[in-house]
Amino acid sequence: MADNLNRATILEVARDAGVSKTSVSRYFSSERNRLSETMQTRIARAAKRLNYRPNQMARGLKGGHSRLIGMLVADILNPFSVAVMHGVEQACRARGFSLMVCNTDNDPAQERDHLALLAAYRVEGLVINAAGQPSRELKQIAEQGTPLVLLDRSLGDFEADEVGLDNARAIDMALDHLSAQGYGDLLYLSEPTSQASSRQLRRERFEQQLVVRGLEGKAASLSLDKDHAALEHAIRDFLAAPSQQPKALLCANGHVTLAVTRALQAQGVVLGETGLMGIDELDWCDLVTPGITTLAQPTEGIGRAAVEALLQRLENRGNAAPPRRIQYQAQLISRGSTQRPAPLTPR
Amino acid sequence: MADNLNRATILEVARDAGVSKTSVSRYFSSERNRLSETMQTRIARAAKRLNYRPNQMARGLKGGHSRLIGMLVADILNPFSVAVMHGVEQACRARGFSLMVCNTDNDPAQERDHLALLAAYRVEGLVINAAGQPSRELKQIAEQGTPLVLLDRSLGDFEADEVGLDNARAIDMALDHLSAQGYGDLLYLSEPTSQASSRQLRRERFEQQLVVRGLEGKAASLSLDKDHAALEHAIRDFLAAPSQQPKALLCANGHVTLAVTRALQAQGVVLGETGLMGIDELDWCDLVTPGITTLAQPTEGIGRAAVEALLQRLENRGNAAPPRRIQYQAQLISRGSTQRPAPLTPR
DNA sequence: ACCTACGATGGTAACGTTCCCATTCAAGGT
DNA sequence: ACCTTGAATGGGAACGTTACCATCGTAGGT
Repeated sequence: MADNLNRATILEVARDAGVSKTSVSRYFSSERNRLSETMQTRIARAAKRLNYRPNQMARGLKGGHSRLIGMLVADILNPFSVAVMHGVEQACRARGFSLMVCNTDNDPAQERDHLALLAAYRVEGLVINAAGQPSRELKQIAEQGTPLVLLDRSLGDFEADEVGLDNARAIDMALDHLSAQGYGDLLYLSEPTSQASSRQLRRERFEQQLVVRGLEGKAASLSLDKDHAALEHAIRDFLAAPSQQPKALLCANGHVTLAVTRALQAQGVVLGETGLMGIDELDWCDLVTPGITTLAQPTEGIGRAAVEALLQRLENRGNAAPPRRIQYQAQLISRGSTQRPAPLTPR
Repeated sequence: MADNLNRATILEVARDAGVSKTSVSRYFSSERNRLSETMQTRIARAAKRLNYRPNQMARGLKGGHSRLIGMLVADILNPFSVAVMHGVEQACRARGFSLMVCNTDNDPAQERDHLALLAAYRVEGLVINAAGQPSRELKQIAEQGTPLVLLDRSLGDFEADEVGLDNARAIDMALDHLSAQGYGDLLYLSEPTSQASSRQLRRERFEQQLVVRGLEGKAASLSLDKDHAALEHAIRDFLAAPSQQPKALLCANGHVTLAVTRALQAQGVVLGETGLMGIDELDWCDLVTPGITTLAQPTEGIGRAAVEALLQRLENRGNAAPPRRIQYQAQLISRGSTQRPAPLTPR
């Protein structure tokens, strides 16, 4: 009475249909065409009658094909990650794979645990968006031959395909836009760069281009979670410093944009007069008057590309091709926050 | 050269350690204490040397325990769903289960596919947030004895544990608040109610309470994706209609709140003067001047509760307890959008 | 001294598949 | 008429693990 998990097995279906289990197996793999019409209908009927579902566990065990892709996400509460994940999932499904997502909450310990887990389920490939340092676990998985793709991160000397934004180009676009709009004194705000390579890249490019273009400005990295005051302070200092150039803030990602917008609002800053621009498009960017200018990432595309790269490796096992690096371009969405008001004395 | 997936098996570890595979198996299950000290260290060393990881597929096959929980999400791009999912994942992990999430994009076909998939992986329990109609697949899964929990939905005569918001109470809270703030003419806006029971519940309660409390107002359901104009039109009509009562809009969920806020902004409506309130707290609700009043759902708690309910069923197999219904209370976050401006003629 | 009991270990048969290798039969080429 | 071929099917051995049932000491009770 307790365990009435009446899952039918392939053998029961075979018996019911009066055929061999091999034939039933063929019917449910991609060898259906090798079976005669009559056989197909008989099996179909029996399977339906018994409500049979192939056991993926057994399949995975026998053939070594789990048909599972694993994904490691640093922060599932970040809309960017979710959007990418959406793309990843769709692509997986389209190619007959299932996705197992693990969220690490930016915690290296959780990352290790989850990697062990995904390894235990024998995922055939791994999409990774986490940690600055490649953990020992990750290296082992790579050594064992599981192909993996790094999302929006690169991991030092660790060799793997990478998919993400063309960060340098994105920063350039931002600077182009801000300059064109007349802002000449810039503050770049980022979360700590040590954890994520893309954060580092963006910041470095910003600082380098500041010099190249002869602009005023500086960059700051600070943790948003703990020290809410640090951010407000950094902004206040920047805005208070004397300068004959209009000032603008550039936010390194969506999290920063949110925090900065809050801080600016708290300080009564008028957007546009002080410029504001962020990397990552968010739902609400057009709602905060006068609208926040952003660089949108093609999130779904990035997700899909990651899966494509993965499956390509999977198909070309052995041909150890050099790591690929796929870079997507950001798209500028211009809004009021980078529109300077008309000068007070017209004519 | 091609396939260097050198996953060690339990047998190799046993050989390397000079013990039987049974002992190795014991070491990696929860029977480690049955082994002598020496044996434990020998196995540990061998396992580490060979970089052994137990094969979860084989485990699942043998014991029938996949240690997998499946989750079906109607719309992964909805922050509410993500937050709940976060809670579900944490709870699973805490109890030694892994989570397999499938997103249906509100598409019944995808829902069916994904259910079949989850069944194929022999998930031990299912957390479901989807579809108005219980699909045939879902019924079969339930009949086979897989316990399942409905999230923020109930499915007609379909019996299962349910976890979600106390919708009636939430609507009452909203009405209490709006009345107290002096709004007497209300428009309730929702996505189509046919797909989701909670949408239906909320709307019905609203309409019922309107009568009970003797308030003016009405409710409307419309699809946000297709007919952007319909929403604007509904709002315009409502605001244009003559009434001696201050007007307010109540949004059935986060999606609606976003769309409505856009529409109001497009129409140049001043928030507060016209009231606005939404169910679901969102990142940006305090950013849109003068802040949008919301009813926050305890999302993570809901997720965790769902898993708890599931695991309880799993443990008490056979004792067919009646379906439980766990309801959480919303939390009012009052902001400027329900603050009427002081009358123009003071004194 | 002997039997009991328990603690520590090992061997073997499943679990539900797929894959490889038969086997059968009919059609086509010589 | 015979051999070859291939298409349609079936039988059995694996895949890596755990559960069950042995087996062996050795300590404790009589």
